[in-house]
Amino acid sequence: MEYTPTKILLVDDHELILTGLQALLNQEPNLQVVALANNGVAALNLLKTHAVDIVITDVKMPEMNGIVLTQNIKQQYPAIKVLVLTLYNDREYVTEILNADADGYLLKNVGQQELIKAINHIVNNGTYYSQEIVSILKTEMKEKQTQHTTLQELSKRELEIINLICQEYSSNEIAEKLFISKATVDVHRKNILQKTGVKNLVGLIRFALQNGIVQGF
Amino acid sequence: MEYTPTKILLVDDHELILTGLQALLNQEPNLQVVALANNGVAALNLLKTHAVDIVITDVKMPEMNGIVLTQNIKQQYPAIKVLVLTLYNDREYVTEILNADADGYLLKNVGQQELIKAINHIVNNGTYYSQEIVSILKTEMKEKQTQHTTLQELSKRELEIINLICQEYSSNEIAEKLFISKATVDVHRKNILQKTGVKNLVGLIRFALQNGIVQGF
DNA sequence: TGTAAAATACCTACTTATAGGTAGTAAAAT
DNA sequence: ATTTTACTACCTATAAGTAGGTATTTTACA
Repeated sequence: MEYTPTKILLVDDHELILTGLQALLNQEPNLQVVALANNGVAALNLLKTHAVDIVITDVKMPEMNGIVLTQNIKQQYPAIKVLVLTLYNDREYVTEILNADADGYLLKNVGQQELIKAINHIVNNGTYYSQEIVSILKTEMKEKQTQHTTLQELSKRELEIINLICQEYSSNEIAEKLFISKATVDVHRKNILQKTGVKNLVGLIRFALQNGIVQGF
Repeated sequence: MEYTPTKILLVDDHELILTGLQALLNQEPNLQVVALANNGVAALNLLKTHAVDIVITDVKMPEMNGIVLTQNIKQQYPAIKVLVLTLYNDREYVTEILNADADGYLLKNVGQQELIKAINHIVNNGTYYSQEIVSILKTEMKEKQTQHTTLQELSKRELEIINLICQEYSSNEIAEKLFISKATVDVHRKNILQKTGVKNLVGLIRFALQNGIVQGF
């Protein structure tokens, strides 16, 4: 049974991690890294010409991130397994990755043995989530039960306006930019403040930063 | 000359990166990874018993980070070279790492070849900084020249008020809290905006976060 | 001690934001 | 087919912030 090694596609935007993992995995006789990609787009292109059993991908990448990549793979190649492997135990991503139907989620601080174990488990139609992920999920659940007021209740337009607010646009400027009335912008702001339950502009910015609605501050 | 391979100590808190790099570097005949450490403390302990030529370390780690580790190594073992290898091209760290007298600074998105080149260069008493780092430094320089209007020009009271603003206090509340008139608070706000050259409240918060006047958002 | 910077305070005027209401339309969900 | 949700828009009113001015007191320091 070990004469057909598991064929792996590695996806990561860090060259060293890519080649490092390759060297690591190729030490295993039943594993074979058949291709490397620096981002999701490149990965999807490689899948057209390479038969692989499992894709191991990072989350944060240029062009197309690991979540979108996972969604695409699962749509186009349902048989191919996806293992997400990331440095960041970001809360925000965990649920998204689960929703994208990834078969596994590991943090890069796992050991070589656990990675191999996870790969083998997944190619045998299992799933594998590291302990940290599980505990993050538990915390998420608790928070959602207590807070209950989170981002999914904000509409697209509201998120858009929050972004503009955080980019130092005033209500008038937002109105101009979005070709809507200032009154409408005011309504949105009103609803945003009400939904998020914050006190004022400053509170809104804190909320936006804490919930990853805006970045780069 | 190639009969004495370069002895390497790898330091990273991510097990996979550690073993991945090890596998990668051991492919080179003139390089030899002699020890692995998960953090700075472990690394220093290993240096007591292992003769190494160069330490390759990450920055963000528990217990003791890469910057403090570099300082310690350079104090206790001036002959040992240090190459900092990080995923993050964080502005903040660049200058600190340079001040810690690291012999090189690479981002993990460099290729295998460049890493090996850097190692060889450094053990031959050279230094090696990746292109991104150099450009970050250039940007830093420019910013310092152009901005020039930074925190030292803000008075204690002004900094105090910025902090309160960022804690969602309104001018009226700040006035109450500091036992001064609202008019005075307004003057301070006015001066703060003028000194920092920002457009409005949101701009002020960005400024405060970027300059470390407030934390924890 | 004299001077400069910082902090205090008040004035006017204007702009922006918050908070309540009502209400029409289009799309999505039940 | 009806209800809900999102988006749109306007009205009123108050609160908060921005921007200019002047002026007194306190503090720091040369």
